[in-house]
Amino acid sequence: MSTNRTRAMNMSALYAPTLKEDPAEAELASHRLLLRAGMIRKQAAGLYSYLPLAWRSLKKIEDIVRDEMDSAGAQELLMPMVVDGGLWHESGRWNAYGPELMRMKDRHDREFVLGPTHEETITDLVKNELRSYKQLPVNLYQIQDKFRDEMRPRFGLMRGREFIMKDGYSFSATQESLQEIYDDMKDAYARICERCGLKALPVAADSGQIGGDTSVEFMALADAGEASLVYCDACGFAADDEAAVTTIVVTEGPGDGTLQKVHTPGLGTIEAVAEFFGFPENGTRKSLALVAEDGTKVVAIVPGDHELNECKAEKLFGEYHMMSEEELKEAGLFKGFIGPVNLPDGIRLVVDESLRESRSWVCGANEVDYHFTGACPDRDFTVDQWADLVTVHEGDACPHCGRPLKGARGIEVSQVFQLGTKYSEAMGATFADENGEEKPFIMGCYGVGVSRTLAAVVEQYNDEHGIIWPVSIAPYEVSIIPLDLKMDDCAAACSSIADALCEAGIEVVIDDRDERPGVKFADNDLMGFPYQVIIGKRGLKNGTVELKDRATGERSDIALEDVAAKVRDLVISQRR
RNA sequence: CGGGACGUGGCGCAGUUUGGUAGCGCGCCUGCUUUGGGAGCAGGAUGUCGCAGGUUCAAAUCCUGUCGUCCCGACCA
Repeated sequence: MSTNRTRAMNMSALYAPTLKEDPAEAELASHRLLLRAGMIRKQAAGLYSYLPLAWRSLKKIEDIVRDEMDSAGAQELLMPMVVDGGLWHESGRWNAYGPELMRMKDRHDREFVLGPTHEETITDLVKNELRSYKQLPVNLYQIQDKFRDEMRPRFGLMRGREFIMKDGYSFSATQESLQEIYDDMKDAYARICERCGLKALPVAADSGQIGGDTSVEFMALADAGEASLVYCDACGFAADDEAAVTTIVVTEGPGDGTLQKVHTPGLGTIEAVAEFFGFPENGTRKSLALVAEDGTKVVAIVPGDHELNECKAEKLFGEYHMMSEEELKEAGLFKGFIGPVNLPDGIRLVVDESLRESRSWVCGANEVDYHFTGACPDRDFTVDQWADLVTVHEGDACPHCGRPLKGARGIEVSQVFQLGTKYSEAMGATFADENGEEKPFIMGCYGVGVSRTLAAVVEQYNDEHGIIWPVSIAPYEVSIIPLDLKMDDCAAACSSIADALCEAGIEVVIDDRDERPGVKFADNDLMGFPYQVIIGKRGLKNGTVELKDRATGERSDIALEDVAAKVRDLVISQRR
């Protein structure tokens, strides 16, 4: 590729309408800058056109993804975006997927969906062709627009209703084979992030019903990210804070270890109680009253400075809800003064694992305006179940090495997932194993948000002037900015540099517009080309041009005859 | 879907409280001057004020409805 001659683009002809002011509709850096740089335009909420510059970058991301997938042994194919509704009925997802699924009917009243993902299609595709274990494993992928009627599309390309995704699916005969492919995919995904320039962390994700270490999300670190996560610098552990399990160091409460009832009038919050006892919130116990899906009344207890994790709670209690005022009254509980001691009959006590060794609790007394200190499990009350209940915080101990975890926000750019036999069983997709027995395929699925990756990169690489593209996915690698094309030597320098770069396979845009220098500088910075070659009479007098590195802002004067080679080397060294 | 805000030339906004000739900046067109960080002067074009009803002598402004957009929450590449 790099030896192929390229053709320079004239900016006067480039369809990239830039905006001087921030559009009112965009808040996030990536959204704002992609609009301002003339890279995207909105058609309707969550539906965007990719203009030429964005499309070039997207194709580069796609090529990186292709390269990594192909190297890992996956094969590209393309399935229809419109999917037979019958397949979705077969898998059970016609009903399970909910209103996010874009549904439609054809003229014969047959049901179709616009594919939000393609497990059904691919399973249907392979089930009649892959008959024997000898044909397995197979790993297939496609890059295509996906459709999800998001409740709330937002942040430009970050969460659209139509977006570009690489979706891959593997079919294995054994769990070992799936694990192998899954690990390869995980490695490939790490390389994809790296080659796109993304600072990303693989984090253990909530893997739903299947459980275990069967799903990893790659999170591009960004304050604007919609997900929060925790990670450990020391040992590399990282997890979605929804899914993370941790060891929380808890403080023992005050007192001499004997159970004592203390009058705490009006102190119905953790904050107030902690202040009253002059103790950190961590030294108190937070008691939450809820009703599980099966109607069981539950009091759940977590360290005072932590929250009940909804995701974990749902796994334990099903579709639970917090008790209303009436339900509390009915259960004999008092908001703000709930605790494990003297719990009314018929209430199940579930306590967070972190409190197992803790011996002296500050907790509600199940009596208005009273708390206990020195409450001790087993001695003063009986715990029905110890369980992992909390949402992990920054500062909690790493489950692997015990050091304090750090918190961050992230954009989920990709995910690998061990599906198991969920779809193959539902859809009767089986193969014959060594003994001639019919077995369902063991599947994995692997997704990359291509358009989201573009947004995530902009989110990580921008400054007050605009976007700063990594060379690997920049729409053009170099822009040449002649300040006065009416001057013969300026025009000549411009075309000789452009020719030399094109000859070397470098992607060049020439700002040939009849604009003042300030306008050109501003637009080129906004569009974020990694290198700018500025040709002005100031330098030409001495036979030099100026080379500007967009990322560092550094400028240097380079001899006219050396600049093409210098830029070529810089660019090629940074292609990934 | 719940909560909040907004909808006025291509873009950003004022005008709405208190109804009375639709305005500003940027951009666009023409000309002259300018030319290393979003130029100056002169002239010019561009609006069914989101849409539909209603009140009124009169509606961008008041009322009702509707559509759209953005932000916060619950879901996800």
